[in-house]
Amino acid sequence: MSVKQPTLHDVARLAGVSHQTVSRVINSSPNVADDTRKRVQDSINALHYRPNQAARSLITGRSQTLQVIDFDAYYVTPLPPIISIASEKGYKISVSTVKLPDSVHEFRKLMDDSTARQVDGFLLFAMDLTVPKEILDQLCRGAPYVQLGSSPADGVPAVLFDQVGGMRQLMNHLFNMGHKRIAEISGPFTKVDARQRHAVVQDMLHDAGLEPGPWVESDFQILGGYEKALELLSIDRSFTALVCGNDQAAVGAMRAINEVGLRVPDDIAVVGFDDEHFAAYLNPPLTTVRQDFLEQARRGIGYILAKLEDPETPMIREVICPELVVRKSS
Amino acid sequence: MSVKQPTLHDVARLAGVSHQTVSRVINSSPNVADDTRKRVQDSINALHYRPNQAARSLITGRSQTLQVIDFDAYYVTPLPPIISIASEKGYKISVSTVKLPDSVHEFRKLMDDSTARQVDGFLLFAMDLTVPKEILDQLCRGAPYVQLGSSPADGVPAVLFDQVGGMRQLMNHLFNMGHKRIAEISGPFTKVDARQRHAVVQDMLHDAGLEPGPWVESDFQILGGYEKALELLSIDRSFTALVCGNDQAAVGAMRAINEVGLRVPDDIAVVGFDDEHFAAYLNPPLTTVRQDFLEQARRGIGYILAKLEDPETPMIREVICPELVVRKSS
DNA sequence: CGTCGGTTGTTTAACGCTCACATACCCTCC
DNA sequence: GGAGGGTATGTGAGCGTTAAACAACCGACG
Repeated sequence: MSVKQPTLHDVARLAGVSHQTVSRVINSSPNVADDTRKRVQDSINALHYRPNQAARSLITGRSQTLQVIDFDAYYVTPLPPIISIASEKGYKISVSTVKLPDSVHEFRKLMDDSTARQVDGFLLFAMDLTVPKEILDQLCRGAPYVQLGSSPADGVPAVLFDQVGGMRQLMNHLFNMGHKRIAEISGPFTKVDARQRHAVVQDMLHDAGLEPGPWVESDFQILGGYEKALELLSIDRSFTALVCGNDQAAVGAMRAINEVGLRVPDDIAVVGFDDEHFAAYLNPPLTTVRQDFLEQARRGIGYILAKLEDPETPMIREVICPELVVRKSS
Repeated sequence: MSVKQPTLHDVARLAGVSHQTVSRVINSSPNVADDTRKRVQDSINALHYRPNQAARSLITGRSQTLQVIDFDAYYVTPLPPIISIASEKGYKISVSTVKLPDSVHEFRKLMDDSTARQVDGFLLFAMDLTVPKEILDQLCRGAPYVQLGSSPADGVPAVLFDQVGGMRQLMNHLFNMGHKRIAEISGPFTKVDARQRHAVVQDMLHDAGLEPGPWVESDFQILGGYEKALELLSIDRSFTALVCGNDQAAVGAMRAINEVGLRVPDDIAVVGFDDEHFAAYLNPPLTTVRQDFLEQARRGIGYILAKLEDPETPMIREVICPELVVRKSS
């Protein structure tokens, strides 16, 4: 701020009205005569005046900012829709990530910091810990919040993807293709998503009366998928399908399968989860499950804004059904 | 903010000191007696007091926030390093994207909005228009800014990747592999990066005395790469190497090549640009050029903070050399 | 013609903090 | 013992805005 910016008073002086009238104009209050409004508007334009948001926040307790807190620093795919929707509604997005060594402490610090900034609402993203409603209420200090895409504690507002439904579709697809021996590379059990998906795989194998194939826990990363797939293949090549915790792991696994001289899908069918951009263009294209992040952002932000408008808005707990995308890898 | 938060005065009263002393403590000013400091600190903890950032900003004109403005809504890869580095330095990151129909207008609006929020600095990202220094100075209203990864106007601080150097390495690699007939799928000419990369390809072919192979402009997307590759292949299959504007296009192109019954790299070598996560795990793994976003974030933010500390800090114009990563696709 | 409701505008007081300045105190040194 | 210098604390103003109370005007109506 090297140059001093014009203030409400400067505009008022130029327009020959009181500062309060100017305030009414910029807040589009009804009780201002048309020609006064115009005169004020002209002065605003002439001075290129912009209201000081800090002063505004100080008195209103609002900042027109939503805080995204991401527990998985490198998983930014859902961010663009969030930014876009928020911006449509006149809100800015501030993003912070919680680093792992001490998630809980980091998270608290971040929340303190954000409430100090008068943030209007929180989008909690990819949480790997299940925080009880009471704690979240306290941390958010009255600001509305919504948990996105990871399984929330009781009473916590959330917009989720139906992990179970998605994985069921995937498994049914494999059953329909006639696979009897199915292996799995799950995601890390620190993530709720990974645990849920894994549970479905094993339950459905059991319910179908099939003997579970070999499985191993990995880390949702390409490299991890690659290494774990090699490991599986070195132990037991009897399986005809491989379920991967996400698309990343699937990419690594497909490569491993190729390296040991087998072919996808002829020898082993591979399926992923997420439908990342590249999934359709892998060789072969990957069968996977698509999650609609735009819809998630829309509902999540919609809830926050509704709650802001009317604190009595009931909590939401919405579940978006992911969509099976069948491609050549299976 | 349903519950009223404690203020400086509440802390002061509890600790039995003046508000100013509390202010000194939270700003770690040196001239406070140890036992006073402790007493104040205890009161802060007892009340769980957190300074109101809006009030602070109002008077200091600072917000401890850096604004990222991204001109390519879906290119968020460089974001995590930025968030991480900023957070280390005690700054928050706010992200906005400029949508295309009317970039210039959108951009102005965004800048007005951000300066109104007392943002401390700007990271301008993937700009597809070359804005002159004077205009940027004016839009930033005195806040420091740095342009990241796209070619800036004269006098504009920037941290860039050496597009020319990177592409030269790629081309030399292809020459070394003995390729004489080289095709190209460039990025969209609306992006400076795409134009630069394209120019290098054509210049180097010319300098090497080679007749340029067929080339076509695409959009940096997987689908675009796929379609354009099919187009090239339908016209002229004489080329033995294909240079793609980025990794995304390369993914699509490789798929197209496979579909027409040719093989990578045996029939056609393919190279990309960016070294995205998946590049190493494609089939075959993609030869490409790696850009160090962490280093970019470090230098960019370092400059902003230095400038904030001392406005006399000279402008930076740094160029980071990308690194050729040779894999099986070439 | 006095009163009343509605509209338009002004005045004053916060909001919670930092900055500049004033004050009080203690130590040292000639 | 008084001048000078450092350290520790307190006081008061003001940052730019909104919210609430208040004044002024205008036409209408009994």
